[in-house]
Amino acid sequence: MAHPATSPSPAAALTGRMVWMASLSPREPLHAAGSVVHFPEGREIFAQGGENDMFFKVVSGVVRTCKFLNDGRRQIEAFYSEGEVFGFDLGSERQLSAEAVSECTLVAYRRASVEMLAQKDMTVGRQLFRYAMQAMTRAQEHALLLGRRGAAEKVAAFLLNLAEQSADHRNIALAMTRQDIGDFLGLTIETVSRTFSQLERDGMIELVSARLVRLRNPNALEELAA
Amino acid sequence: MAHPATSPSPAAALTGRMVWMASLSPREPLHAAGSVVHFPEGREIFAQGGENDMFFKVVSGVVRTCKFLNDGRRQIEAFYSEGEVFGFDLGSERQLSAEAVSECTLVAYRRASVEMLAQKDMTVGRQLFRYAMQAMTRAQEHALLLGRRGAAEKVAAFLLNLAEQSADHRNIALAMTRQDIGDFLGLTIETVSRTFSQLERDGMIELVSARLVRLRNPNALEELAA
DNA sequence: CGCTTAATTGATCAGGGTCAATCGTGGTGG
DNA sequence: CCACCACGATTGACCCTGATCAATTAAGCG
Repeated sequence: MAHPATSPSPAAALTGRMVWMASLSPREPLHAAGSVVHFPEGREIFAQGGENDMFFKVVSGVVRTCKFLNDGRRQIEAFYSEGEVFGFDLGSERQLSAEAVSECTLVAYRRASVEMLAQKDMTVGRQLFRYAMQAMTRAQEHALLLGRRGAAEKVAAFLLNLAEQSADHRNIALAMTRQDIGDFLGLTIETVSRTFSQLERDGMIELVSARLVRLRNPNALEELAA
Repeated sequence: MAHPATSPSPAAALTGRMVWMASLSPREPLHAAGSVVHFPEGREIFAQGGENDMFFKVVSGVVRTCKFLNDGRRQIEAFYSEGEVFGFDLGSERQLSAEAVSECTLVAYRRASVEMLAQKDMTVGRQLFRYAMQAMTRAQEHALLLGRRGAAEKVAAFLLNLAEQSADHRNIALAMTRQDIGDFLGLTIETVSRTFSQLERDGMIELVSARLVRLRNPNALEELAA
């Protein structure tokens, strides 16, 4: 609202193609309430200030959630990849926007439907509680990272986080741009780039390509990230 | 564990005097499960790594939750004052420590008891969920504050936060030291102090005393905090 | 094969950290 | 009651990390 350059389409979210009745994880009690949705790279999934009536689980691809400041600066709150849930928010208005970092497939759950479910099935309510707590823990760790750490420490911690949730714990495919990484870590693209280069010079990582990082010395990275 | 100077007593928490059967807010379904506890200034309420079996509501005084880095640096995650709930954590181990900023009175709830209650009373479960969501939102806003903002913006936002939860929205009594504020905002004591002085020179605030701030121009502060 | 956008690298600058001295205040004991 | 002490807060001088401005290189893509 406040800014022309930011938040592109006020409430024009959920324009992804929907396919009803997900056939994913049939054992999950939530599965009946979800519908599969698909978003192309860069598409907004929901907007800050928009209606808070759904949440999502990532099936494939990567999603970012972020806030925009009135001067155009952007803070990325988190990246979500396969199996993770996002879009929990207190109140009726979205505090964050969500966008597809890469082309991605999600399962969308209607809050109202899920809350109905939770009435009948205790485990659903407990699961929602766990999701909320996970989001809280993640946000707290993010705040810790942003608080009092240098550029190298931030980047090292970021890479290690990606590594541990990656299939191959050594080779990390970065779905996001340097700008995304910067906005997540509170750094500029230049500093992110320079830090990558420095870590490579120090033999800790190898930049196979701009978007593919190989960890050469994870222990040294751990030490850096502290 | 990792650091001698930090985390003073590993698991020596909850040494406050307990008084059973709180007579506070009798309409709250939780009240039966809570006991009143009292902590002197500076006392540890629970420790990072300790057992996660209770949570707390502040009756009076101020509490801080924080993490310690291996090099002794400290990040304060949040301050809690009257009416606020803290000590929610995922898993069986505490991710954070909690300490009394000032002498304070709390109500302590045993997780196990509360979860029993939640089985019988739907509203308890929903209330717990709301607490978790509030903690999440708070952590996200904190991360936003730490991400890409200058010292003046941080301090202004901090003061406005305190103001809106203070009885007198103009005169703010700071329960915490400059060190606490610095560790919360990711700044040094010197920078916090300098920023206060600068804001006073700019006519936005008045430092009645080191621990009592009067807002002279809240609008200008709002603009700064953006 | 250009065109566009992302990424890297360099040079310079400023905000905030660090080190150090001083001030102020509250508490204690003579 | 006042002198002293201890600790928090303030202020100053200087330095360093990361931001900014600018140019170049690399990589997709029509």
